[in-house]
Amino acid sequence: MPSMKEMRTVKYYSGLLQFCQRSQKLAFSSYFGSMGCIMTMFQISVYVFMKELPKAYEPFKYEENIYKHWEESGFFNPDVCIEKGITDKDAESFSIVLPPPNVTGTLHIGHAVMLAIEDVMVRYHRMKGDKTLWVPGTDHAAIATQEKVERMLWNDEKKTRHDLGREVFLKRVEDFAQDSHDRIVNQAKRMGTSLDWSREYYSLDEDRNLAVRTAFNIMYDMGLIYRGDRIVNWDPKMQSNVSDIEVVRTEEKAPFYYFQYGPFVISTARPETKFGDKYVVMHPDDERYAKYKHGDTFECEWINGKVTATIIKDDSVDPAFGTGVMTITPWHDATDFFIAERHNLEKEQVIDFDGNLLPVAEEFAGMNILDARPKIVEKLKAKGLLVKVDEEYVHSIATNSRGGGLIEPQIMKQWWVDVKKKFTLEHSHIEGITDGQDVSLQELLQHVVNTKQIQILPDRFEKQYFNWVDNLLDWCLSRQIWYGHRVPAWYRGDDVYVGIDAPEGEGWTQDSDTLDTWFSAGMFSFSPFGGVEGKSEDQKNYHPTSVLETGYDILTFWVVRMILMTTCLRGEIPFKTVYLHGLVRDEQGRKMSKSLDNIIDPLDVSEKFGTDAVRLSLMVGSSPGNDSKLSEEKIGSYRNFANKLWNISRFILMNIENPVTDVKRPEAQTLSDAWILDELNLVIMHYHLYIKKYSFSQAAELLQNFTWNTLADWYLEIAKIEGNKSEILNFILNNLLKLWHPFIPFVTEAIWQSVYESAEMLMVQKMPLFDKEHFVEGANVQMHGFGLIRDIITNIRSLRSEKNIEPGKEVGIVIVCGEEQAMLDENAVLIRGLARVGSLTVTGDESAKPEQASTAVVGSITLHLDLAGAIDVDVEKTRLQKEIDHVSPYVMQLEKKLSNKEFVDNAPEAVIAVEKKKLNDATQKLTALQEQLAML
RNA sequence: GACCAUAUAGCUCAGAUGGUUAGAGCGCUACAUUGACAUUGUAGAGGUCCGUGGUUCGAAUCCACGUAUGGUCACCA
Repeated sequence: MPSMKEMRTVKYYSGLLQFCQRSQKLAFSSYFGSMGCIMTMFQISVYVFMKELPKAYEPFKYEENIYKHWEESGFFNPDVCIEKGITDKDAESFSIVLPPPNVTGTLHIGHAVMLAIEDVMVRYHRMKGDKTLWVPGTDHAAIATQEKVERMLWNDEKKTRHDLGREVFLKRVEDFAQDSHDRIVNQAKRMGTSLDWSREYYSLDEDRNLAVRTAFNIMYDMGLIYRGDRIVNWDPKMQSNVSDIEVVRTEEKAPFYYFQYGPFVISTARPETKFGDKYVVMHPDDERYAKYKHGDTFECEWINGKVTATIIKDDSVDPAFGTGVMTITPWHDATDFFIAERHNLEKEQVIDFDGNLLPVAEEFAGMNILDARPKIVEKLKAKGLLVKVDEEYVHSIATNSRGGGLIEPQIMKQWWVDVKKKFTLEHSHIEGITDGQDVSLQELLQHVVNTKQIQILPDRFEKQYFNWVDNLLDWCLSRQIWYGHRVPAWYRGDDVYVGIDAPEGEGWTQDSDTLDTWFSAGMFSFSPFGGVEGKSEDQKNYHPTSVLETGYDILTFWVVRMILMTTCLRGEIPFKTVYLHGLVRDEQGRKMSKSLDNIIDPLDVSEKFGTDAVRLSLMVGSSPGNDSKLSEEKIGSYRNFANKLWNISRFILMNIENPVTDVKRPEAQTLSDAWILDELNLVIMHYHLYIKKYSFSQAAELLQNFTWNTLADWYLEIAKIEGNKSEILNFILNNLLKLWHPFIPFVTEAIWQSVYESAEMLMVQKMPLFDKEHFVEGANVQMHGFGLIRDIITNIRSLRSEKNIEPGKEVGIVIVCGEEQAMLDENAVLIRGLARVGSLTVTGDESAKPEQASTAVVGSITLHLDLAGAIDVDVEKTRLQKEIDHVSPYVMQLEKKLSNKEFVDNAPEAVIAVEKKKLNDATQKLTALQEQLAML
């Protein structure tokens, strides 16, 4: 590793350089001017030497080694941290189960966000001293993975899974899953994740399978899992039923046909389902059809001849839709199914499981429904039964979100979870639910969020949660795909055996169905720690987990299922907080997709800009639950930041004599020392507050602002002038690296290991704590004092810039002040150096003002930039007038406010005091400016 | 149709519990460049805080209505 170690050897030269600078009395950086001849020799040596050092941080040279080093240390595993005395064994626990990526391919930028946010939390808590565990895993994602492999199989070999058979096909899927897994793990490591790989799990491995079988068995015994004929979303293409959430609806324009059906006109977009229709349904209160009574029958001509139809009155019919009359197809429509259930009507299958018409369609039997549709319309038209066609009709069609198959509702025997049925919760660790209380799964779901035992962030997603949970329907568990956990049920004749193991004896066969992938996923808060019983040490230590961090798009898919399974099986909440992050979009706000070719691959950009830059760009500027936009430009700007931190460290390293890790707040020697120490302390205070409330973006921005705008732009420049900052710079660097580490682990660790060679690695150092002792509430005199110096310097620079004075040229300044005299004298060297002042006069005597000057006012202090005859009076007048025009409305506004009796009577005293001070300052400034103008 | 969110500088976004002359980064303009750092520095320009009402001594912030954009759910015979 080319490292900053070597830079230590430069220190000798830089020390000499500093000495010489100081000996010149007017300390200034070489930017501002020439050094004496004496300096040249040293300068050259330093320069030449540094040429050989890495001036820029090059992430790719460090990242891999650093990760390896972390991994080999074992510190990702909390047991090792305890064993080595880094973490106290009685410390508080902090645990996260990584939402396991699907083994469908590679990690995308959305995973990178998740990994970055969770790693920040985990590293922060580990450094805070908590017993911290972050468990990795991958998910078999049954439907998604099988669909992907089937697609590949068809594209490459023109074969279906049935051509291979269950066993061979599953082997293919497993090989594919293994490849994906390996790639995913590598990618996660590249992102710097401090996951405990020794505890890694797979959602379909032995232990998880046992958990699934046990859970199914328990819930069956409780009567919560049942087998029944219900209408399901059948995908003829995939040959499986899928759940409601896996179905996507898209709007489509389709011809809408009106047909004569006996005395009624009925309408449909799907004439092919109408063969078996023999019920006409209308609203009971519909006046138009009052003469028809519920249960009346009539005979009429229909597609394939005469049918007898029965009249049904049901208030689910909307009289305003179409003609207010409809026929029903209970086997292929959910609404119709429930009407038929209510009135105990016959149901008949019309379409088979491949999407072809059954014999009931007679001459159309065997035809695909889409081919048959126009032919059926043609036939009805020929019979004079077609009344009209609405070509502008828009309805939504249902497709399978995986694979895009057109959904055909079918009635099938499937396994279900009854979410409304009361059961007895034997052992409850849930507040407000007692042991042995009767509850339903739906009630549990409502209860734990209502009582805030589980907090959802941002809280507006609670609305969405309840919207879903309050309208919860039974959960269809079984799928007819092959990849996944098998339904642990066995049959013999009509007997059903549900148990963990296959029963003894002849004639039993296992259900060939598999389970919804979310059934196993619903147990991920505890199944990675062992079985359903919850007896392992890990379960005792780390469950419920602290946080579930995931994207808001799977709130209903996964979060709800986890709460359901965990409260039911364990009588516990799965996690205390749900933190939902937003989606990452491209710079135009579009979703990233292959077809738009706007995908940002986390590995590509990590290689290009460094992992730290990628992580920061995903954290900063994004808030919980809100989508964020990402561009390479943005990542580039954080690459710049990492480099800035690197160079700040380079500089500091050259200026500290003895890098020590055991740091206490050093004594301040100067005003600026006191100021920077107080600033740092404030930063630490806010940093912890922000992380506590999950405002990671704000925490990072705070650090960035301190690092760049406070430390680099001001204090390091001051250090060059005041010198002798070894102890204080060591203290700042030490703290800064620790604070930054959770966000940008690689660059901070690289710097740390170069600076503090013999110390334990940064990832297990103790996080700096807010120093209450040195915090002065409200008016911090020292900070205020330095603020004045800073304002004076900025104002002088501003005057220089306005007067177009070359940056290198020294200027004469007269400062007229009052009680600040002593402080200004003390810090005159800073004003000289940082504002490039040659002759500086600090006085209480107003007449010391130069003949011709440009003037600025800072508080009660007046600055005069000596223009030594070069003043353009008109320009100066304009400038002062502009400044007066800016300040006087402000003064008036404040005067008005303070003379308003209602304000003075009602506003809190502190607010009034602040306003008074503002007015006082502004009035002083205005007066001074007016005086200066008058004198010109 | 129900519910939710968002609207602040050219762009991306910060702005707990009402009290700022409304902030940052990028971009833009001018100037600088042997420096720890051009992956840089200094100084600037740039805003009707979506609109209209209201509450209040005081509103970017709270309330109502409206407009635009996005999302979740439901319906679609």
